[in-house]
Amino acid sequence: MELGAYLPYLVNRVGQRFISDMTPVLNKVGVDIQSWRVLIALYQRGGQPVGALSDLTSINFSTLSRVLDRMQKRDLVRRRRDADDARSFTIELTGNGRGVTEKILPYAAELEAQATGDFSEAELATLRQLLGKLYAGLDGDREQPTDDRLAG
Amino acid sequence: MELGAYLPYLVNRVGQRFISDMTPVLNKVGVDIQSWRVLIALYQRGGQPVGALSDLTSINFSTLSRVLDRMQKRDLVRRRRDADDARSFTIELTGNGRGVTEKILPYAAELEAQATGDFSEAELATLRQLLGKLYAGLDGDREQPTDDRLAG
DNA sequence: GACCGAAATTTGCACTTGCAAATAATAATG
DNA sequence: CATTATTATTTGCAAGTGCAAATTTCGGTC
Repeated sequence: MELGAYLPYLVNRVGQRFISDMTPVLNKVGVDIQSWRVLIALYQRGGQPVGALSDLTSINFSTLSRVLDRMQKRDLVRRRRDADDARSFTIELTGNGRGVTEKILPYAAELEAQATGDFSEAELATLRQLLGKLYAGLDGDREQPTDDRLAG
Repeated sequence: MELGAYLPYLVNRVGQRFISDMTPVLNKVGVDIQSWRVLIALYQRGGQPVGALSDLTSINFSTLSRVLDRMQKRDLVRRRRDADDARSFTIELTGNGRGVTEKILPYAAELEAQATGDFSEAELATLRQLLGKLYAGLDGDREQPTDDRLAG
């Protein structure tokens, strides 16, 4: 196997670069990457319970709980008790959270546009489609390997 | 902008899934993901100075330094002083490190194969190519935006 | 309508992380 | 060849992270 053909390597590299390119922009408004992920998710999909938001953002459950603490302190989100199920909270953007999101969005779009400057529309669509398909292939609680070749 | 079309979102999601699918395998041999990244990089590319390894693995410089501490304690890598430049170390796999890598590799390959089970060879090649191109588009120390629209 | 297992979220804890400063060695300049 | 700038790597510190256990609430059952 060649490193440059190994998908986790190729994906991780791009992901890290997105982060480091985005960081200076986020720093200016005092938002970290995790919070940014939550912001876009809520902005695009509306209020969500923590569990759904965890799926949506790929942020670990308990980590997310604390990310939300930070965000609440900065008046970016609000926890609203679910009327039907008092175990659950609906996390929603505050007005300020929406404002901050709208401030950042054009830069995020610009970064994506820059990164894909050399892409045709067709390539872009293909990339998105294939990333979706890859995610689907990885999806969910697949059976773990049961053999013990690694145990020793 | 739709969340499901936003590349950083699509990429991050896949990356996180790769991690969580790989974690149980890595746990069995007592290796964390960062160490695994270092292992494959060294295995495929041979001994590297810390700086190059940081580029190769996308692991932050000082973080990597401590990842290497951990790995050294578990006898996975060795730091060898560079003969020509005593500021620099060459990081190389130990015999044990090579062995552990070879134990994990088949599982990593299997995971990738599983994830791409529905892909044609052409699609797979396209995905790799486009991820490479995307990385190139994000590449390096591009000029940061200089305007101050975000400052307030 | 008390009891028991399951679900949503938070917390304790030990470890990991990233930034900026420190260290150590080299290269360049006068 | 002393001095200063530069490069490679490590460390102090404050904060972020994930696992597993705890907390709170729900739904069903007797």
